[in-house]
Amino acid sequence: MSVHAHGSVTGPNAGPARSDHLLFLTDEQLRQGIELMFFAYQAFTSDADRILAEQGYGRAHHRAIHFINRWPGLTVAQLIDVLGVTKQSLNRVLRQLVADGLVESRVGATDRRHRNLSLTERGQSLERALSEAQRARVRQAWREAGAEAVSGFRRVLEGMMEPEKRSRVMELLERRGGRG
Amino acid sequence: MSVHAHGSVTGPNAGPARSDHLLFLTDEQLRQGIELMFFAYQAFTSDADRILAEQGYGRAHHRAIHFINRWPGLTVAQLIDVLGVTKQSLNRVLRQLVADGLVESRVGATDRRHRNLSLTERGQSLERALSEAQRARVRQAWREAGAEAVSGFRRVLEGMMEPEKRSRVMELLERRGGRG
DNA sequence: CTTGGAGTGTCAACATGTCTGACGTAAAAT
DNA sequence: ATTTTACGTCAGACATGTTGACACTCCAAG
Repeated sequence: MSVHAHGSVTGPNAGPARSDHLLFLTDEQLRQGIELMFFAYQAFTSDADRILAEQGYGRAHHRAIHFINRWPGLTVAQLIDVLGVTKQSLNRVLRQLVADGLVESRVGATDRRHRNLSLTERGQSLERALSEAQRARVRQAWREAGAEAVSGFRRVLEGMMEPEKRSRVMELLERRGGRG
Repeated sequence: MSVHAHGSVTGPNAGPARSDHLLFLTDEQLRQGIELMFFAYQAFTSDADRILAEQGYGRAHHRAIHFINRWPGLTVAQLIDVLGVTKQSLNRVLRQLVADGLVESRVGATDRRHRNLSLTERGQSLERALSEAQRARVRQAWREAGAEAVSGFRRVLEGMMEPEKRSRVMELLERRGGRG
């Protein structure tokens, strides 16, 4: 079962990390890390969840709104890829958001099979409310922890992502800077 | 909307953190942190999700199994508190796990209204499989990031939790050390 | 031009997990 | 004896995920 039990902590070569020699990772420590992820994520989503519940929406709506805001004009297929859900699943959420006037879906200019998504004024307004709630929590946690801790937080979380997905998503989000 | 916009970064007293003066938190940085939480958590749960799907279970089962393993003998009410779900929700999950012979539910010795939960041999076996999958990912990310990063990761995530919930849960989980 | 495949989006049906509300039972606390 | 607590269960609703089936669009081959 625990084939990784010994690992290569004692091997100072092949340098995968900087302070590898300090890392004696017991299962107990790892389990605490796992629990930390659970509890932190629970708290992390709770702020937005309250706002969403008032509006009759759920987390799926939030995720769609978030990434449409981050990359205005992105297509349904791209959003599906980022979110990691099926098109059917996403479609129901989008249908609601479009019907409620929060999201605009325009037929693609060059390829008319595409739908380019963007937030309406009202959509942007809800996005700001949701985002500010989450940012407030992250901001507070970062301030308390300090800059070095934030850097570590980022490195660890990036290391947890699927590398393949990370590059795909990063490419997507950075392209946003050059206006979609 | 953004009442926290200015904050107290310029106030070096009342010391909430160590390197507060280095933290110029733009909304863009905070948004990236939010996305990082989303993508990391998505990857973090994916390993266990695959194993669970094979067995016909979901994340709800995993969470119950995890904490029953962490604190054998805990009661239903305690588990409800830790997980943050309703008894109806949890009950459906527990009913299945007990029926499938993964969890044992015993009437409390001192208070017979209580049900003390524990994993059977088979339950422990599944727990190890699930846990090892998640630990492998956390272990890899921690090794790559280094000890200092791990410390920062922990501080930030702890800071994100609701303080009230954190103390309640920590008390619960530490009591486990002295044998439940 | 027509045909057919690939890409994309939509609708329908179903499974899971969550919730609230209501009720019942047993046991502890008052 | 009465009230409160812990647990279980049924019913009904909603959010969100899945497959399957279908329609529209584009493009390329015939």
